[in-house]
Amino acid sequence: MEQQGGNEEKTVCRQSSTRWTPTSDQIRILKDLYYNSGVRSPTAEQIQRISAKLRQYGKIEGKNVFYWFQNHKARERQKKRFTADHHHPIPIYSNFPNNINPPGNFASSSAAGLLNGYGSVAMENSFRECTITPSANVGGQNLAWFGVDTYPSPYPFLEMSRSINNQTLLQAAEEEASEIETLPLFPMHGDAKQDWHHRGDDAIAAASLELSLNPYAAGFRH
Amino acid sequence: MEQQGGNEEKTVCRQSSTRWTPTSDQIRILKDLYYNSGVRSPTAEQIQRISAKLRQYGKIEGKNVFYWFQNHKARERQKKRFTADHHHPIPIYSNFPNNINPPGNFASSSAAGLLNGYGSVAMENSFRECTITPSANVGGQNLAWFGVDTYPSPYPFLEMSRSINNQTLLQAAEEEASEIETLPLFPMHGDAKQDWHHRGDDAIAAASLELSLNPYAAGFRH
DNA sequence: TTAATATGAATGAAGG
DNA sequence: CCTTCATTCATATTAA
Repeated sequence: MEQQGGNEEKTVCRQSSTRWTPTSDQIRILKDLYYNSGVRSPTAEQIQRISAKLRQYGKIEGKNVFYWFQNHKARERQKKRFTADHHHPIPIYSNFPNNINPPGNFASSSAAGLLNGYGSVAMENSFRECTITPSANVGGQNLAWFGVDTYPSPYPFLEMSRSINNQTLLQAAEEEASEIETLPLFPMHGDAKQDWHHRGDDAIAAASLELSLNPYAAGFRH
Repeated sequence: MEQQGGNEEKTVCRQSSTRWTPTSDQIRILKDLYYNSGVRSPTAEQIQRISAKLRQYGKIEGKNVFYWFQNHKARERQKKRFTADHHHPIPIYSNFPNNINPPGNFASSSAAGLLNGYGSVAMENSFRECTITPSANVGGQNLAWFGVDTYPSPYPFLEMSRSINNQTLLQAAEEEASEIETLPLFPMHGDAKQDWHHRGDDAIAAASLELSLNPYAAGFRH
């Protein structure tokens, strides 16, 4: 909750020079991919292809594509979030499909108040207007693509290599294992105790150890 | 880099941002640990020490350190993932326990990288991470980890216990927990920003990736 | 020019 | 570890 006590100067080093300025053709294609092809969070491979393709229309890098989708998606969602719930008595904290309406909260429409500043319903600039119909992508991700050539895609370069990518990482479980039995994870403030995500405690011992950074530890641990 | 400087806390009661906002000193140290000391996935104790140390520069909790390393590492990899096309470097993955500093073995990193602000860095292995420790650093000497107390670590607070010469590692850990605040200082140098996009180098081999424009060729050209 | 707004970039937190 | 989400910062763009 509270934030820093006295130290400020956060300086984040955000970018400082020129930023990518998409050409209209690039925008057009990106939007088409987004709205017509349902691409939302392209995989690294797709990003590569997309950026390679868009490079015909101007300078562009993979990260630009990455951020574009990331931002576009987030902003669309954000907008929807602020407008959607006004229609129904649905309060902000409910996400149930559509029923139930928790006590008083509807009138929130005063919008302006909370919108950080943006949030205005300004709406998008040129395109957008919907026209889209994300067709097959309800899930949010563009499934349906691989393999089949059933229907022609306007963006063949996007076809995935059909490797659904078995991520199979079950091991993720221990995800970090940073835990040591006797050691209190972190010294949190007594009362606050916010327990940021407790990970399964057991394991533990497991690796425990080796505390690596110590020169000697390394040497003698065996 | 700097935002406006001295801002801190914005106007309007907007400070509710629960999220940690690292100070530039904290960032500097974290990067130094990452790039110069090879820390990638610090253990709980390390996290604790690091956060204790960084607390001198501003509010911070263990989880912040934890996430910082997670994110920094993940993004470094991701960037690469959609920047250059993935090739499977076959081999060799060595897996050290996943934690830093494999005893007497680092060197393998071979050159590697472009030093960005910090001198080492940028290396990064293909898979399995490894996080090897560059350690090399300016001096060019890779010191040995089992040496003796001769050379001073830039981050003594990371050293396992003050009693460097006894194992007591584990127990040290626990008792250490209660007294993290008194640690020796150490010299630091200026910061630098690492920017994964160095934009200027336009040139770009242009299109190195065209290869994939073919629908099916994409993934498996076999 | 200046004020607003749209959007690129970055990054803390989590989810899985 | 990889991916996604929410926010925030910075700047290009456009309206006033």
